[in-house]
Amino acid sequence: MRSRISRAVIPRLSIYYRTLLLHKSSEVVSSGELSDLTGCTPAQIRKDLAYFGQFGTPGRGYIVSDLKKKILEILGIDKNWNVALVGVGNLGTALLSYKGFKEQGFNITAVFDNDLRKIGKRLEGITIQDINGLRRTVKNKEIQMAIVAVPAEEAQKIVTTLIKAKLRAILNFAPIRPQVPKSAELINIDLSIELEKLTHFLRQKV
Amino acid sequence: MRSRISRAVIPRLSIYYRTLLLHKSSEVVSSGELSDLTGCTPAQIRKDLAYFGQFGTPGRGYIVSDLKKKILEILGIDKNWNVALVGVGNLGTALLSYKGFKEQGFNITAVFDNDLRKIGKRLEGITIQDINGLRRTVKNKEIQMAIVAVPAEEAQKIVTTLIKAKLRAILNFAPIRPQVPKSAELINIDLSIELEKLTHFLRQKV
DNA sequence: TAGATTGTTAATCGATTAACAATC
DNA sequence: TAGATTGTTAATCGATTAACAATC
Repeated sequence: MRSRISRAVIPRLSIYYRTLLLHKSSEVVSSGELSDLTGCTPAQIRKDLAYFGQFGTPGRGYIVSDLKKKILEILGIDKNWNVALVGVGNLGTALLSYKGFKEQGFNITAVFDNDLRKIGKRLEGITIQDINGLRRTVKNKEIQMAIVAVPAEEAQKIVTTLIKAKLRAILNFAPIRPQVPKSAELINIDLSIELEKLTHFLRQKV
Repeated sequence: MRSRISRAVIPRLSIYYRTLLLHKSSEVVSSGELSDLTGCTPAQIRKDLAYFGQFGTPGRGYIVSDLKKKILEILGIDKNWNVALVGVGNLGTALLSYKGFKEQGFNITAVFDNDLRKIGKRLEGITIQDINGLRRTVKNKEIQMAIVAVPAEEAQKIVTTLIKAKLRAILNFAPIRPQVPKSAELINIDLSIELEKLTHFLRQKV
């Protein structure tokens, strides 16, 4: 019986994966080498990987190509994903013009806003739609994820709408923590909180 | 002797603070009420606040105005902060045009890039400078924080430069984890990692 | 075989939750 | 006073680290 995977493991797999990209697929890499490159301890790396099976070789280490393939599958980044963006204010527009998503296999294929002056306009080659069209578009375009970049006041309502449209993976930039059912995964990126960690640090030092 | 403050406390203070903004300063609020509004447990809220002293009233709760003031001080957001932005590619430009920072008291007062075609141009009213001018500008403009939005390959070099210029608080968007001395605080916001948490979740469900 | 490194169990560490005496 | 809620200590939970037999 497989023990429950610690929440902290998945983000570390992302880190391991990027490090593996620096290696030739034919190479073998040990937990010690990965430790040097990632800053995680060798024990932690072995334990993290062991959650998903035994694919190292005692005395040698891990075959880079095997490990890459395995992590790719675990993370679900062996395919592209279609993403809906809700809210094209400052931050939303910014995220839409950010090319990093597409490079990583995340395609923003639909954009929504509730501002009548914006609806119908094109941005980065995509026509801004009314949120009412969400359900149909999600189905037609096979969208699986959503990025929320609306003001705090609207975020809960939008998230509820997304859930109703059967979206189960949401990246939220609004500075609140919307409620979602357990069947969905919501990740909050709150720039204010991050900045306030820094100001707290600076204040403390004085 | 004050016990060491758990790392997880500070971001929760940010959350409590925002909830307090919804209350009149003259009101009194209990850990139970804050719990309903934040999703944190009452015990956790009381424990978090108790790290910084006793400012609740048994049988009543916390006076909103006092608590606001106290958290404002702890977080260091009772003043404005000057911020340098390094890298005006896609994401950097996006962040520069994002108005949320200024609203929270974070003023981006200097912008740097290493692209000769960009240096000297103006963006959002700020002239893009060569990174060589960093040290002088940091001093002249009393900049205390930096946002890093350069490609992964350049991030470590830039962070080292920032540290040399006596900056001690850095928000990094490059998808690597640069090394910094213990005297500095570096926070990484890695959009790929966050997205991969979501794709892992979706993959797992199938 | 000798040396190296995995996979796993036990020990440690740190953070959260529960419980309750003290207090308004 | 009776009811409510804090501040704090002890118990629990979960994640990380250390240690080492098994294995190449």
